[in-house]
This record gives sequence, C-alpha cells and structure tokens, in this order.
Amino acid sequence: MSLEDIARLAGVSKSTVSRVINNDDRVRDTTRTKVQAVIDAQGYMPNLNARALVTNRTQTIAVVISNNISMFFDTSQYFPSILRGISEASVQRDYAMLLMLGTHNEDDVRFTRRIIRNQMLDGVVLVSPAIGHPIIQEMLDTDTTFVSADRIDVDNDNVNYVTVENVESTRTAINHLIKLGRRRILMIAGDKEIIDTHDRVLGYKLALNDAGISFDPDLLVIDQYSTRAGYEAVNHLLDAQVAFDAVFASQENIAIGAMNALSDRGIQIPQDVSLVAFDDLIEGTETKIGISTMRQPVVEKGRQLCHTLIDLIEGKVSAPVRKALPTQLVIRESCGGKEN
Amino acid sequence: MSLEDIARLAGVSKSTVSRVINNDDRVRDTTRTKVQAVIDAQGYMPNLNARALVTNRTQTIAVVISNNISMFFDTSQYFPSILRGISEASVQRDYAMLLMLGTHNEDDVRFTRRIIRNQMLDGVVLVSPAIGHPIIQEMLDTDTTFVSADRIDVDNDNVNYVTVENVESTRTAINHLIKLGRRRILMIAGDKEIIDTHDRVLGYKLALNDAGISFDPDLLVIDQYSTRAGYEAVNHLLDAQVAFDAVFASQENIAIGAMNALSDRGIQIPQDVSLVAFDDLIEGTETKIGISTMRQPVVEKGRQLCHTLIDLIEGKVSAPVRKALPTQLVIRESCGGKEN
DNA sequence: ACAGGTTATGGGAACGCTCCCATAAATTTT
DNA sequence: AAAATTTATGGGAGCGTTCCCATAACCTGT
Repeated sequence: MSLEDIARLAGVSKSTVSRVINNDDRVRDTTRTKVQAVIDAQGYMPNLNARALVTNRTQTIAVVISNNISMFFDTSQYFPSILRGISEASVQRDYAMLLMLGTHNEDDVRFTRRIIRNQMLDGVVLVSPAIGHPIIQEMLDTDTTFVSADRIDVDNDNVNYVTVENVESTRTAINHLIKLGRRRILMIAGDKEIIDTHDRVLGYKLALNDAGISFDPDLLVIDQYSTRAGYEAVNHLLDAQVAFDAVFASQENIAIGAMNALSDRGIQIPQDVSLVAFDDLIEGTETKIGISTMRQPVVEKGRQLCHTLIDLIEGKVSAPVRKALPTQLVIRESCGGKEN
Repeated sequence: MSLEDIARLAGVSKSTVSRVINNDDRVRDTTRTKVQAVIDAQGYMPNLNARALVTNRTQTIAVVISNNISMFFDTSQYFPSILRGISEASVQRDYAMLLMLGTHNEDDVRFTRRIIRNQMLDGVVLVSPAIGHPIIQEMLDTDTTFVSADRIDVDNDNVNYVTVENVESTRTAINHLIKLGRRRILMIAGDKEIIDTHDRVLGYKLALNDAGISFDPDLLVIDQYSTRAGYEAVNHLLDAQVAFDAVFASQENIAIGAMNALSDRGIQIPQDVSLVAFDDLIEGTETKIGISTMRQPVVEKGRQLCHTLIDLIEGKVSAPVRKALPTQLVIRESCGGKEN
C-alpha cells in the first residue's frame, strides 16, 4: 500500500493524498473525507523512510547514556526515571526514541558516531556525559541538535542543557543539617568525571562557609555513585577515627551503603549521625529508616529535556537553552526531624 | 555528500561506490582502495533512510516494555539489566535500538502500532507483556518479527521467546528451603497478569507436592512486583497470626520489603524465617543480610533475545524459537546456609 | 593475436514520499 | 455573463540508495 495505491482507489492524485495525510488545509472537505475513507479502509500508513528521505527529518530522537565511568545504569533509579520522562514526552510529541547505552569501549563510540552521522535522528538527549566526553565535540562538529541532562562546561552556543539546581540544593541540604546542630558533616560524592558532582561539592563548601565552619578535607570523599562507595566511605572514616555527626550522600545508593555501614557499627540514625541524601527517592524505596532527601524531579527533568530538544529541532525555541530545575527538601526520619 | 558525489570524486560510478560500501567482492582491489580513500577523506556515511527505502530494512529493532500492570520499570533492576543485554548485542550486530515504554493509556498503544506499521523497524523484543496484551495480536497480524522475554501462551508458530526456567527454578529454590527443614513456606508472587508469575507458582506447588507438603492457600500471596507488596504480605500474615518459617519472594524488591517487615517485628533472618528470592541479585545490591537467590541471567537473557531476534530477521534461524535459560542457586545469609 | 570466458564497471529504473509549479475548477467581482 | 480572483487538484522532478542488466575490461589458452 503506497500513496499511489490510495490515490488510484480514491480517484485522486498522489499530491492530494499527501495533503490529506499531512493535514494540509488546501483540500476540499468532500475530497478529504473521500480520501480518508480509503485510507482507513486500507489501514494505510505512510512509509516514514520515504518521507525522511525527502524531508531530512526522521521524527526520531536518541537518548545517549554514556556512563563510561561507573556503570551504575543497572542499579540507580535515576536512569529508568529519566527515561520514563523522556519517553512520555516523546510519545506526546510523536517522536520515536532511540536508546544508546555507551560503555567504555571504542566500538560503542564508533556506533554512536555512525548513528549520529547517518541522519537517522533529529536530535540527542545526552545523559550523564563524562566531562570532556568526545561525543560532545562530535555533535558540535556535525551540527547535531542536543540537550544534556547535566551542565556542560563548553563555550559554544549550541550547548543546551536542562539540569537541576545542584549547587543551591546541596547548600540547602547542608544548611539544614547545620541548623539541626551538626557541625562535622561528611559528604560522600560520586564520580569526579561527572560535572554535577563538582557542583554539589561546591554547594557543600558554600554552606559550610555560610555557617563559618571550616572545610575539613577528611570529611569529603569523592568516589562513585554506588552503594559500595557509601559503605566503604563510612567504614573508612570510622576506622580512621575521624569523627562526624552527619552524612550528606550525593545519591540514593550511596546513602543506602552509608546507612548499612553505620548500622553495622551500631551507630544510630538519626541520633548519632544525621543523614540526608540527594536524589529522587520516592515513597516506597523502602529502607528501614526513611531517608531524608533533596528531591530532584527526575521524571520531570526527562520530560523537559525531551520537550526542549524537540522545540529546538522544530525551531520553536533557539539555542542556547539552559535551565536548572528546583529541588525540594523532603524530610523523613534519617535527618532527625525539622529544623529547630 | 552522497554516493554520487563520492563516485564523481573517485572517478567511478555510483554502483561501484555502492559495492565498496556493502563489501561486495566483485570490485577490483585497486578500485576499492581508491574509492575507500575518497570515502574516508570525505567522512562519507550512507543515508540509511534511502537505503531503508529500497531494501525495506532499517537495521533497527524496538524494545517494547509494556508494563501496563504495575509500573515497576523505575524500581526494578530487571529492566535496566535486560536493556543492557539487548543493547550490547544490538551494537555488536550493528542494529539501532528503539525503546518504547508502554504505560496504560490508549495513546501509547496507538503510538506503538504506528511505529510497527510504519516499517521503521525490523523486529521487536517484547518485555513483560501482560497476558493477552493486544500488541501480540497486532504483531502477528502485521507479520512483525518478534521475540518475547516471557513465555507466551498463544498457539502460533510466529511466537518466539527466550525466557528462564521459571517452573524448575522455583521448584529448586523451594526444595532447598525444604531441605533446610522448613515446612511452612510463604510465597509472595508478583502480578498475576504476567505469565512468569504463574510458572513460578506452579514450581512452588510442584515442590511442595514432591515433599508431600500440602498446599496452604494462606501461604500464597499474589500481588505485585514491588517492595510494598513484600512488606504488606508479611505484615498481613503476621497480623493474621498465620505461622510460617520461610519466605520465597519471587523478585528482589519483594524480598527487600519482606525483610523490612520481618525486621520491624524483630523476627530474625535466617534463624526464625529463612528467605530465598528469585532474581538477578548481584554482589553489591547491598542489604544488611545477603539475600540468597535463584539467580536468573538477565543480561544474558537480553543478549540472547536480541541475537535471536536478529537471527530471525536475517533468516539465520526460523520461527518458532523458544528457549528457557537455566538459573543458579546463589546461597548467601538469608536462607541459613547450605543444605544439610 | 584472438576467440571465449570471466570479472569488473556503468547506466538507469525503482523504492514511496514531498513540494514546486502549472492548470483546472469554483467563487467572487464587475 | 464574462473577467478576475481565489481555491483545489494534478504532474513530475527529486531525495540517496540498491540491484538488475548491459557493456567494457581483463584474463586465459591456443
């Protein structure tokens, strides 16, 4: 079934059928209904490849998750959540979504490049790119429209991103711990290759500074976004007899690891150590003690990433688009209640 | 840059360039290197839409995750893991991967149908389809090649699947608990709309039968694949004073919920209640007490799903392909050691 | 050196759309 | 009622490939 077949059956020309399909208004109502009837009867759907060939648009975006660093794709809720948001918006806008999970090997980079250069997609959502990841330059070189889920520190007007307020959010979280009377706050941060990590560390330092607490390098651990990292960081500090009365975990898994380590040693949360995490922890991520968190709206971020990208593709907005979504302090048991 | 441009620059015809690109061997070595040099110099890559138009093949597969039932996409490690496996294999085979996350609404079904009918993909990997999900019939009607990650109970030779040994694995797990001396084994199963759920329940009943233990309906809870379900099931039974000395959780999150509930009530694992889960729990999914599990090879399942699909697409194997991968009993602390 | 066979190359239709341009039909204006 | 204008339709080139068929170039062996 092609345009031509429908045209013949409806007794009109290809052009007219094309107009009907594309909701072009210069076609008489009687003709339109006649043609539409044939289309419906035959269950005809246009061949998108043929269309793409002439329009140079595929109605397809790609999500590139290039976590070469730590492979936390399988364990963090972050990725499924952001994917859900992107997916939701892409369906709404009638775009298909290609997923490319980069790992560390050269093959994947080649593959990604191939797809990008093949005109098989209209744009890219980049998730958690490592600082200086080659794909960024690749996209700039090929004029590929893209939006990053993380801030990108490259001076180019075609760099767009939708992220969350990392600096200010962390500052708020730390501030909260300080208001609860904590002074020795251990921050366990994730991979240093991810720019958000640095922003959160900055927020931490600013908050300490605000309160006139001097920064103690012993209380800052930069490792990985993983449960293991949280677990080991706490154990290491306890072994080294470094005192602390609060933990700020810059991700959910880190928080869980930290809690397990504390609980192994019989340290009480929140009495002995108060804990706040940074993530999207929703009701139902059950840990015995509810984790207080700076909640980032991950699904919403996914939606906005996708809408922004498609707006850029369709020329509804123009680059650069750069925004940071606000987060929200959600108080549960692990921090020891509201501010005094 | 098109085929024609390269041809002109290399001083040959389009046909020859096409042959070089497609590794056709009827082209002299000297010509090949000459053409290849031009291709490399120009960074030329063929337009896949044009190719798809004539070959009717897009080198693209779709992964449809149509969990209309419980939305456990964001919380279970299962989906990211299976995606990773599929992704890995698809890159290896040089196919792009479209992701379609179905939810419950009519829009998504329409969208999925559009994509399937649009010839934008060569085949589909179906993950966790609800029993009788309309997409299955849709694909059979349109002759769409597909492979399911779950057994499908439809009598049609075009139904293919790669799943795991659900019945026998569960039987083994329950059997293990019985050998440890447990007789009152609570099974917490997931959504009844997923066929694997039924297979696991069957395995449970068979194991009880093997041991001459009569099935007690009170000890079988069919709810959802979620932490909440595990938590509530245990609490509910304890409230109702139904005695049990073991729990078989048919998924990781269920197991975590169950453990939390038991621990809330001061019930010791594994002394009072022995626990085994069914999932892909790898080292590093940290819970305080290591969870014994019937490990299913989820990433490997993803890989095989993808390879099977592409083999079917390329005619390297013929339908139906139906297989069940073996699982492995991994003993950690929660069950109370090896068999006696 | 030339016929016969083999292998390498080129020409061009076809794939199914869109979109420009031309023309036909309908509508308005005089 | 004819001319002028507007609106609806059709014709056909072009998008960048593949692949069939024709032809040209290269090998053999005599």
